[in-house]
Amino acid sequence: MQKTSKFVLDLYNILECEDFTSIINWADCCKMFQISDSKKFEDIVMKQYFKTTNIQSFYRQLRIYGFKIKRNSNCQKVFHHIYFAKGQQQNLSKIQKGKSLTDQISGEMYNVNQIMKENQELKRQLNLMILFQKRLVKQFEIHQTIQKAIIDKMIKLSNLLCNERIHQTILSEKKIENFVNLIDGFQPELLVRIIRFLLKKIDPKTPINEIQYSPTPFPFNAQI
Amino acid sequence: MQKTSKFVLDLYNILECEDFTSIINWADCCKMFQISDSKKFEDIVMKQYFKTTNIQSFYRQLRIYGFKIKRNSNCQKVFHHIYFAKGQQQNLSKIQKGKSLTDQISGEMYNVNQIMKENQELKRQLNLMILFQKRLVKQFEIHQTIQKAIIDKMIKLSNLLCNERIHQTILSEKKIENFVNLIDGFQPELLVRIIRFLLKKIDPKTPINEIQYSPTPFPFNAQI
DNA sequence: GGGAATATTCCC
DNA sequence: GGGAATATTCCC
Repeated sequence: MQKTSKFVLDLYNILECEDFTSIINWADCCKMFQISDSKKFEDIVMKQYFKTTNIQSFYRQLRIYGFKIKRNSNCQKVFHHIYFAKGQQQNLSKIQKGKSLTDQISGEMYNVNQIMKENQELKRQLNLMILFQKRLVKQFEIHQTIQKAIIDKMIKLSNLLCNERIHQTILSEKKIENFVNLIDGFQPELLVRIIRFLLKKIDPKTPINEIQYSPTPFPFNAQI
Repeated sequence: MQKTSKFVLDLYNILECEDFTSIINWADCCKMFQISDSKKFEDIVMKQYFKTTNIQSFYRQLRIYGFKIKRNSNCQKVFHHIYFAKGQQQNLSKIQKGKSLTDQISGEMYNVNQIMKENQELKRQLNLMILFQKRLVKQFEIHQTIQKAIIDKMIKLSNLLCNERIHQTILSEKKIENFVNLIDGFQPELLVRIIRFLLKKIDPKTPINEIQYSPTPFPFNAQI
């Protein structure tokens, strides 16, 4: 809890001591006050309580402490502050300078040193983040390289696969062609040898071994 | 050129008017001044010129304006400032507040608003960077997942390819086996149809078309 | 009405 | 001796 400032306390005492009720007094259910004689206020009250007898300076102080100027039914100035009322002495310490200013420049936030320290810390954090970000970017480049390498491999693999199929197809056709050539009768001896070879390669456990060979000659037909 | 401040001008006038020579007077060839009667200085001089009659406040002002306190041969206080000397009125405006303060906290560097603005800007930048960094990390995780998926696919593909080759070899052997079964004479009609189909499929431009079919019967040998 | 300069006080 | 809070003045 901040202590009540001298200006506010003086003002409260001026009103409470009741020595100057003809010059300055409570108004509107003692929630406000008014100065009924400005000249006397300057010459008597201010002369006694303040270092100046200029009522404008007194008004300036009121504004600094957040008092608002209103007008009563007679259009006279009446001063008001939510924490300034007769008998509400416990609230006086809540009346602080510059509370009507925007909050960001009041209180401890206004401590230059603190802000400058904070700035230093922020700069440090920022630099750390920039460093980390650079590392991330580097890591990204590595990933990009790896990804590119993977894609290249896949393309090669894909091409290889494609070529192999084509090759296999060609090879397959070639085999058939060769086989046809053989059974066309131009190389009957070779065909016999191949069939023998193939039969040997067949798994003995397959039913092929139980098959009885037919004596029927191959029903070749030249008119195909 | 800044204008001479009220305090300095008042002080100069106090010395020059010569109304108070018994209280305050020039010293040391008029380059300094001294106060010979502090009490009278407060009650008479300060009462007339300042808002306070506390000589300590006067000293505070002197310090603020950069005056230095020295001691004369009688160990009395003597006040000095390079720009404050009798007849050197043109130099008075060079006497400015706070010139004895360290440079780094004087002038525009001491502009709180500027520092606070910088503070705000730094915080904004930092938040932006934190946000961006989070996004980068997220993106990394996505890339890692994708990369892992690609590698998995490649492994599967690679395995598939390997299996396919094995299968193809088996299949190829099976085909030959089936063919051998056919030419074993159990289904000669089917074989003829297959050969016809195969011959049709052969490119007409290949030499096969020019081949003359042999009338020789298939030299089947049951003793294989 | 309030920003900013200047003055005064308080306090380490 | 000087930092910082408060008061006063000046000026837009």
